[in-house]
Amino acid sequence: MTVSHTPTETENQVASRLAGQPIDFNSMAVVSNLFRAANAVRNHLERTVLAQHNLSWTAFVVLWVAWVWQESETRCVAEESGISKATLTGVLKTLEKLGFTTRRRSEKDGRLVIVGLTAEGNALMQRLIPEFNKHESELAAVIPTGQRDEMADHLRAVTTFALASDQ
Amino acid sequence: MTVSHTPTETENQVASRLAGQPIDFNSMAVVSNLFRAANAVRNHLERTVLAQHNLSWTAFVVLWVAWVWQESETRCVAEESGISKATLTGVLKTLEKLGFTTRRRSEKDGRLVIVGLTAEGNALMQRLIPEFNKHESELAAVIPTGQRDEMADHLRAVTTFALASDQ
DNA sequence: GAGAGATTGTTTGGATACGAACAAAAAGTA
DNA sequence: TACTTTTTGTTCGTATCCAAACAATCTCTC
Repeated sequence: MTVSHTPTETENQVASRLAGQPIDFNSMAVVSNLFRAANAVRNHLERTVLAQHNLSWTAFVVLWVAWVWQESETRCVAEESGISKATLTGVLKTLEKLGFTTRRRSEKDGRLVIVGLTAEGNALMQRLIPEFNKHESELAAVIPTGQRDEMADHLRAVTTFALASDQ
Repeated sequence: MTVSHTPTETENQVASRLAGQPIDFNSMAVVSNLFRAANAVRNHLERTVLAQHNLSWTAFVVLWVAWVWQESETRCVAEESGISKATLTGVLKTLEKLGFTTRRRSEKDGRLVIVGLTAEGNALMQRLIPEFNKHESELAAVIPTGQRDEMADHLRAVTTFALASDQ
């Protein structure tokens, strides 16, 4: 059993530790809950859906991006997966070893590498996407129907702002 | 310059690739944007605020939890930081080497280890928290004032559900 | 076309990140 | 008291993850 503090206990303790200081608790709650949620959902999906296929979260995201476009340059895959080029190199090494992705040099530009999906990769995604989506539905179900689009919009806006701040 | 697809382009491509299948696009948008946002915000804050102090995101979260409670058992710190016990051991090793945290055995229970903050750790957080909160305000500002609490509530609900699903 | 500059994927080094196995200590049981 | 069982933090092995350094390739300029 858990001995940890409840979220409410923690927030009260934070408020008391920061009493008197000009802190924007409202924004703090939004950001910290953003990470709590992302973390909890990620761990949940990794354990329930991904683990049985020997896939890490990032590996699945990369696989997802590759599936969406079928053929894509590594720089695009890295950016759309939200990871660095260096990380992608390692993840692709793993996915290639598992037999899900392929890599080949571009004929037009010798610097570029094109990422593709194998037949096994496509078959895996065909099974994985509906299963994954079922869990997404369960998770989003805790948000009132009419507010899900709004939620997605706000998250998109936050993403855009954060990315723009990095130039 | 970016050659990548825009988020809208990607979502259109996904819709076309999944045409005909019974997919809950609404929930998919919520979940995928949750991760995009968390990822973008994390990278942004790591680069703008944390990097100059040699702190990783996780190290900051652990430091934050330790600061909130001043003295806390490792199992609590791990759970509230959203990381495993094994990961915490490594992060605490780093933070201890940087001189920000301390570790000592509990007298009452020889299995437990109590995490504490050094004077340097407290001083660092005293400077870091307001700076961090300023960025949180900027990020949350893209969400209409009246909807921030709602947003935090929804994220809390998602977290609760995801954690509950893991028993 | 020759050299400077920019772009791309990989390698390197160090810090996360997890599950599983482990040793130490506490709690439960007889 | 002896034993089993449970709990806790660490270690181990493996897979991410990033910035910085790097080599290969392309582009630009003259």
